[in-house]
Amino acid sequence: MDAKHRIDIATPLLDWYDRHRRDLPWRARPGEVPDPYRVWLSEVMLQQTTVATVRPRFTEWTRRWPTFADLAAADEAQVMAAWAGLGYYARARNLLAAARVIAGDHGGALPDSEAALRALPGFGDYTAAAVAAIAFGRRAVVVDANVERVVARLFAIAAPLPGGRKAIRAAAETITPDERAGDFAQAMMDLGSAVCSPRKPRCLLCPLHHACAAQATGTPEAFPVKKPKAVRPHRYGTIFWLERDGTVLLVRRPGSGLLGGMRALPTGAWTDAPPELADAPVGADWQIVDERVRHGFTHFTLELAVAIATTHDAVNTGEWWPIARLNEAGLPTLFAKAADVARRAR
DNA sequence: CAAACGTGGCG
DNA sequence: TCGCCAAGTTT
Repeated sequence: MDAKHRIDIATPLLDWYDRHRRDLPWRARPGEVPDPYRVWLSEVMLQQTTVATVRPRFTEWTRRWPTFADLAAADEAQVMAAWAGLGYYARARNLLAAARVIAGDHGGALPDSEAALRALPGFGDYTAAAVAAIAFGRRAVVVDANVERVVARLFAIAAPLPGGRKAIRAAAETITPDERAGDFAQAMMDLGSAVCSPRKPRCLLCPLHHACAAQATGTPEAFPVKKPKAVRPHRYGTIFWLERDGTVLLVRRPGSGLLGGMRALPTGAWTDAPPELADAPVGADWQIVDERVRHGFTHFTLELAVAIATTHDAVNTGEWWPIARLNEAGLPTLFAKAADVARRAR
């Protein structure tokens, strides 16, 4: 696209942003200097996660670890436990790893270029661009799901995602301004959230209404076009609740993979058929309770039986955790649900 | 490039 | 009830 024929999207969008911007805990108010630590943390927490979920978790996290140095010095088990319930736990591992690189190799401050940021753990194309723009005012083409939707509609880009991302990025490049790059990125996200929403876009409220090719077609909600998703398989498993003197046996899951690095209740393999008591951590008088635990992951659904037993023996794998303080263990939601079922059934 | 990787809310 | 969707990254 010839630069002389580019439509000025930034001016009406930034005007709209100045009137309608959301006040968020990680966002610098007009005239304030952004805190790169808070910008970075919010960007990571917000990956595939809603603002409503992140808001209280961000506040708790920054009260506990207010700076890069605080986080870099944190205990890994406590960091993982603090992330419990947020999902995509590789984010927490990468967050801590990046904090330690920043503290060790970057003098305790984030690098301010997109390329240097991109090299840090957990920084992909989106996060590197977003932090460069929002925290450091660098011009960067920031493309998240909101920007994809807004741009796909503005230009009526019909190529289905994910293949269509190339065309969307090229179009986003043409509308990204040199000044106020961070505000522009956040304005696109606020617009995508409040106005250019996935199901029912509020085109009558949109500051870009007259420039929007999708709106002109009469069915703006048809953009972006997406490739159909594969069906999710259904799997079965058993969770083991082993009790001893007011404590329950917890284990630490392997450092990578599903729920990697998190505390958990012992569980066997998750398979196409109910495994019953296979893979029990110890021999015991196991009783399977009636209620099942159902849980949906991104790529499969899971149905768990809960087996309960009491022991007085020593067990050398895992840690005995006080049942009265189980809410402090940092269990992922799946295991918290299973623990509720087990406690009700005792 | 496709698949793995969590969870909660909404229509 | 259920599929879609959310400020993506890694392998």
